[in-house]
Amino acid sequence: MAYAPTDLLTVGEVAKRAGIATSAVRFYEDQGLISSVRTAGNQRRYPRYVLRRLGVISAARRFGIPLSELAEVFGTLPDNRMPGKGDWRRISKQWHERLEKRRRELERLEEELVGCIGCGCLSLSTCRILNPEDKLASDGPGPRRLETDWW
Amino acid sequence: MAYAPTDLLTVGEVAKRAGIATSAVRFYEDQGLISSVRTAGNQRRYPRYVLRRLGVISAARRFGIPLSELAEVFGTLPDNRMPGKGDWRRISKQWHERLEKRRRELERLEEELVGCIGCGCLSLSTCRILNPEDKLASDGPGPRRLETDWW
DNA sequence: CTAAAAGTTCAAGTGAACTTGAAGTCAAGG
DNA sequence: CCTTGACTTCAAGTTCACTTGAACTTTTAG
Repeated sequence: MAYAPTDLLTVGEVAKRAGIATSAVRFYEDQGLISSVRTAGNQRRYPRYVLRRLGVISAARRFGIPLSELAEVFGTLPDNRMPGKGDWRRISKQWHERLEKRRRELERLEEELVGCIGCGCLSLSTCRILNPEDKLASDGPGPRRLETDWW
Repeated sequence: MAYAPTDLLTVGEVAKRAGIATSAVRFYEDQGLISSVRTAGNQRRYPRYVLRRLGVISAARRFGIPLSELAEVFGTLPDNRMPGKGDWRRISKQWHERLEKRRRELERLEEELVGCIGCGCLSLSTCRILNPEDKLASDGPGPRRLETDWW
């Protein structure tokens, strides 16, 4: 009861609970994003906390955050023990700004797409999200198209 | 004929203003995400509103939204005229749900990273057992395993 | 008119993130 | 013990989103 055999999960169990394929779990381990211990018969056994990491990985992946960035962040986490309060505080701090920025961008994109109807679509020409590089305002001589680019 | 020559942009001009490579512009056209007219010499000329589409594409891509989804949404837009108020209203509605879902996922990711510290799900006693150098864990009885789903 | 810059097509290459297949090993129930 | 299902490694294949290269044409500046 104190130590059930379920304290360590097989690759299949982990995959099922994380909602991903076993091949993906092995791939993530190959990439150093998670780690396991091996049985006498060379099979992987995962501590339960890898489920949390896999959850983070999946969520981050849905936002196009590459595995390399995850590896970078996880590289600061202990490999052989459960990530603790300090670990998560650190990781949180590292990611908070980035995610907050992303959330704001997403809200802004939504506002622009939805709101352009109500506001006459004029704001679109100045939208920083949609035109991050376009130096329309400093294009030099020539007719300004702010009025004609109403869409 | 309503168009001055500057109303149509070359692939290079479009790419520069959208902040992407010319190869990407051609690729997007191959995928049916944008369209162009051709000169007598078979060169692409883009109406200005493709800049808007490219902006949307870039913005969406930064959130991991695949081109296939964009193609689906753009499939409802007219190919040979400037998207108008009704078009953008429709596209906005379609995007609203997608972006809303995305935003919630992002918040969830943030919560996963940040929330586990404050919400108590990461038990201090568990931290102390598995992470003995954590001096913040000062209460609780002797060593015992936590309930399985500590996260 | 000419040379260079920018455009064209098409095929093949790249990198990320996995998946699939082959050939074999381990673990659990009967 | 034996079978079956889950596991092992390793190489090769797949999809996505482009990029690169070769060979050629068009456009533009001098």
